[in-house]
Amino acid sequence: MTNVSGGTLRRRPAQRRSLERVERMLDECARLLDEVGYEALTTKEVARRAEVPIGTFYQFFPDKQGLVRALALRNLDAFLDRVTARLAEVRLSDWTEMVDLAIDEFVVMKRSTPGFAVVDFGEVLPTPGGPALKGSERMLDAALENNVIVADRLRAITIDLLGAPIGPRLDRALVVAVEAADAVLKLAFRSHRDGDPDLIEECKRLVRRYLSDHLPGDAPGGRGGAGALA
Amino acid sequence: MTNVSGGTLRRRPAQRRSLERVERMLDECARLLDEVGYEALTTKEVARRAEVPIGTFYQFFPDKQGLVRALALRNLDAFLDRVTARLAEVRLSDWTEMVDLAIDEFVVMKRSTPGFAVVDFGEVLPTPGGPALKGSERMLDAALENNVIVADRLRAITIDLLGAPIGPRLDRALVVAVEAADAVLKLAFRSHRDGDPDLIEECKRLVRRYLSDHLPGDAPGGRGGAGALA
DNA sequence: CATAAGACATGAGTAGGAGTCATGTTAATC
DNA sequence: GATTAACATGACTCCTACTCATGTCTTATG
Repeated sequence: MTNVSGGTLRRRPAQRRSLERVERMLDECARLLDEVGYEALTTKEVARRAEVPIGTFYQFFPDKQGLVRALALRNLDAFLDRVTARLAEVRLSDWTEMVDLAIDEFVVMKRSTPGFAVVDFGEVLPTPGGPALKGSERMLDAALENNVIVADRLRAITIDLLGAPIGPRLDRALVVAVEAADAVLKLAFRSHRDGDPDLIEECKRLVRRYLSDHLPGDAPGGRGGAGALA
Repeated sequence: MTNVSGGTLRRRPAQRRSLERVERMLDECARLLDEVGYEALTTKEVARRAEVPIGTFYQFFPDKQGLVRALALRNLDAFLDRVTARLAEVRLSDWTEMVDLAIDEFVVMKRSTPGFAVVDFGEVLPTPGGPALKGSERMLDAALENNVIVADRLRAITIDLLGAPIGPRLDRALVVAVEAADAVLKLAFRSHRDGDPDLIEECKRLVRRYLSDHLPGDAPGGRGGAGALA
């Protein structure tokens, strides 16, 4: 429920109707993305489907890219909510199970949430080591602020899971893992409608292997081990 | 020298002048990409800088995306050439050194070759397990043919290195590794002009760790081991 | 060499999308 | 009730991708 997507907006909707409209525009944007892709998506068509005049569209969104970025943030937010919720349900005996859970949840959202499979997750991820420099005019300040929020949530979830604070190395490793997993899963969905199961499995292996450098327990080799979480 | 970039062209240039012109358009495309990014790149400006009338541009390139894809293929081709050349120079005692070499070479090209850091490598990579389905009109048949060539070269290099044929599992693992490495390196260059050294190191670790499942030798742990290549 | 076939050259022109803005309407605030 | 600010609207401008009709140069071939 944490609203994270405000930063890419030109004006934050305050009244009921405008709030609904912004939400509707994001919905239609997601569906259109699935249908025609980013390139062919037109702001006019998004506005038309959301039954909103084009002027209103630009009252809230700065441009086409801002619209998609706002959607990406909303998606990411929803994903983090779901992972948090699932983690509250299950008790994990091992951090590798958390990896599987997160990836499974990600796959589920790719399958079920419109637009989720299309938007570039990396565009919204926090950049470790200070704010990005970005050659040109992109990346609004407010968006950066949101990224910090997201980064904090990622960190918070992990700290909660480990029961201990994490250092800058693990912090960076998490970002790397997410970036890599995102890319591999995108590949998995490029060749296969519901995501190539083999590639999804490879994605889990990739992340588990990599994080075993940074997280306690489980000497890599396959057998379950001494590395309990709590 | 292997020309791989023809498939995205509308017409293959046969005469000297047109060949130079196509090459020049790709050069200017690369430089413009560095300056303004994909979104803001215009075909008219590319044509203007290459001193080519806009009509001629569209005589050879189908559209803006085709232009960039052709550049991506040329870049990829150049990269593979360099890696092949380097491998012929050095004698490796361990496959992990090949990973380092390839990633280092990739970083070098990102730093030195215009446009290399901007174009999406994943767009051009082969899709394992049959041709992509691609919801819409994208992905020309000829481009797919090129991808097969590229995939073959990747495979050939690895086979040459290992001195043995590789199975479908390792084949897929290679694609996964390249996809993941590309994503992480893109992240490295997003935060840091010449690529964050820490993230580059993490990228190597990621790939080494992952491939140690699939390649002989070197129990993961750090110490060099029994896994010689030749 | 002559001549036909096809590669190449050219830029004004067309279609359509991104984003604006002047003018109005509705809701909050005091 | 009046002032302020949020919201609404769609014709309009600017610009970009891409086309096409027409003409020129290369090359193959007898």
